[in-house]
Amino acid sequence: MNRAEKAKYETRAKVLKALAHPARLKLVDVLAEHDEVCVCDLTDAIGSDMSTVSRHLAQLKNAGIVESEKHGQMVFYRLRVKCLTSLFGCIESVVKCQADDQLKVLS
Amino acid sequence: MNRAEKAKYETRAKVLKALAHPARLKLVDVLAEHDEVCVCDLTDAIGSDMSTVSRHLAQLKNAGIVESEKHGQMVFYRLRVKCLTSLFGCIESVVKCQADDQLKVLS
DNA sequence: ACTATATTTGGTTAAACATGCAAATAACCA
DNA sequence: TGGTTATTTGCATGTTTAACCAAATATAGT
Repeated sequence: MNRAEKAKYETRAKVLKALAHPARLKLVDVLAEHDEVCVCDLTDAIGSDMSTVSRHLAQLKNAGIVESEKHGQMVFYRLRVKCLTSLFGCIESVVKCQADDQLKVLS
Repeated sequence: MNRAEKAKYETRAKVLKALAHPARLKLVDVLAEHDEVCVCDLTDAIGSDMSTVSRHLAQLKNAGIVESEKHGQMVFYRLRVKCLTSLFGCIESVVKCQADDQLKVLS
């Protein structure tokens, strides 16, 4: 792997890493449904400490997946990318494919 | 998040986490091109210790992304899922979107 | 200015991950 | 059987991550 190739995979990995956490996946799902949501509502949806949720959001933002805007004392987050639904479709097909195999093993 | 929802996101996260590493992304790319590749060739492509590559492959396998078959003394890995190319398309669009923004900031 | 609310950041701790070397397995060849 | 090659696993080490609490920041309302 040369320099440029390495950089390419590192960039991709950074985005995937930002998505690779249950709480952050839930955040993305909520944002996909509601367009613009404040941290307090997202915190309710996740059920962890608000500081934890804030850091998760920071990671998503840092990866370019969400963006934020402050209105008054609240900060609203929204998705920056539309294709995530199809991405999850692919992930689900991995999951389903694997689940099928496990059924095969059991039978 | 109830039990079932939590499980759903954890399963997805597991797959994404398996993909979220530069070396493993490179492995997936090589496998997407060549259909079936032995560990030794994959090791050459990555440039890390073979034991490291073997562990990366184990992670991909554990997540259901690749499968393996032994022929003689060599183990061949192949992709189990076809949709990964479109998935990377989405990742790239995140990357590009972010890159554009950074250009905007600079200008 | 003072208080309350929303969010982020600092500090700490425990768990997970990545890597290389060396050793264990497994399969081939002589 | 003995030696060689391909792959995986055990072990040790350093790095990263996640979580919570407490403290800092920022904004709104009084």
